[in-house]
Amino acid sequence: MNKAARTKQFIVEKTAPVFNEKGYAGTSLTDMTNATGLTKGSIYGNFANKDEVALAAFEYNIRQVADIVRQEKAKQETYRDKLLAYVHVYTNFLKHPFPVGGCPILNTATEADDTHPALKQRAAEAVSKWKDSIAHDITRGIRQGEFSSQTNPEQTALTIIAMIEGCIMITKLTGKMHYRNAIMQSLETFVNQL
Amino acid sequence: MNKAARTKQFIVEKTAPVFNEKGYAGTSLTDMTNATGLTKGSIYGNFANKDEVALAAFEYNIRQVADIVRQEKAKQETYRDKLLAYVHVYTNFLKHPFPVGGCPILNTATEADDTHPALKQRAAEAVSKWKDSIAHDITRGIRQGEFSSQTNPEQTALTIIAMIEGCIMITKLTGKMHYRNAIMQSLETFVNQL
DNA sequence: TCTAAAATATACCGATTGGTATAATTATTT
DNA sequence: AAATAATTATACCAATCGGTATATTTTAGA
Repeated sequence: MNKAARTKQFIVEKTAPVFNEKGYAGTSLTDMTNATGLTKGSIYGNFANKDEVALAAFEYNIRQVADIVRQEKAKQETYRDKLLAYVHVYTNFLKHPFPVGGCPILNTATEADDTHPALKQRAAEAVSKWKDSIAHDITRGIRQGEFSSQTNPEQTALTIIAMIEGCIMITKLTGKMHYRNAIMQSLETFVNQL
Repeated sequence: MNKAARTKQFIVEKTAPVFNEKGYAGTSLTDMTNATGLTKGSIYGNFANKDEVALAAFEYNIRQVADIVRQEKAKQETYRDKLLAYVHVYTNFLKHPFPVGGCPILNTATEADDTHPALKQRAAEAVSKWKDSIAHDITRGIRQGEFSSQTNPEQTALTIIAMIEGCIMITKLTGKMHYRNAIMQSLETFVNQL
């Protein structure tokens, strides 16, 4: 890993939380120089433009969440427990190295409407992969006899994601932790009903 | 209604969709003059600053959604049907005069983190009122014997909101209407289980 | 209709935006 | 160690940002 690659990584790590908090349009080059301690010249020597940094920062944030979830799911034996891992991760997200500013998908989805189509597409892909991952677990859970054969994997996966994202939005907006607990409890009940 | 009041209303009506689409920080004064056909002088003769316009635009957008929901709920007899009205409104939102750019609460919640605290507070209040409204219906539904007495009104209300907002986010991001249909079907099942 | 007041347009302000050309400084290779 | 390539810093660019002072036009009341 040469100097350039290390600097690139450094820039991404330092700016990722800023992009997630302030959004793509809301993060200025000044924010980026402040976060990194580098100058504009340094940043633009390693990235073509702001878009490239934003995209790399998004990937970094997404990977952070995905790694946490993957680890927690791996700890569980049954597919039901794997689904319930989402509940526990998001209920106790403070215990994990979660990206500052909350869910990067949610943050990106609402901001980058027309302003940054590439970023929007990446967020859409992240949702799609997430859905497929959950649906896959459900399918295998059905095969194992854990879940009812009546369960629709894709529909159920989308519903779980919607509840989680809605929960994050409401909790972040209102600041009320018992709102989060209430919704997560409903999600737990939902998963236990499958 | 004198000229000034009419102009104010005109500015709000014309800029409200822009604010909802581009966000508060993303909407420039130039966007506002383009949307209204007025000049900066005219706008600042009727509003103190951009914040005031953004706030008024948010109220306008919120009211638009609230009016639609209120009308649809009024058509229903039972409390269960009143809850299901949400499903029908959001499933067929194209049939209603919905604000351009989607749910103003969702849009505001994710963008205005620190940039606009007044707007964030208004969005939080909107969620709170929405929650109380649904919880109230559930409470009365329990009294009527429509819903199980085991149902927790606040928890259920929050869950419904989370599912709706998550659904809107996913649908808007991916553009896939059958995702929306799937989640809304889950919401319908959820309401029918109460 | 005349006049006072309100509403709108014009022209401008300093600050900040994303981005770049170039100079200075490091790393890397021979 | 010298030469070369890669990296970083400085200084600057035009464009746009939100906002304002002032001039002009339009509206409303006597």
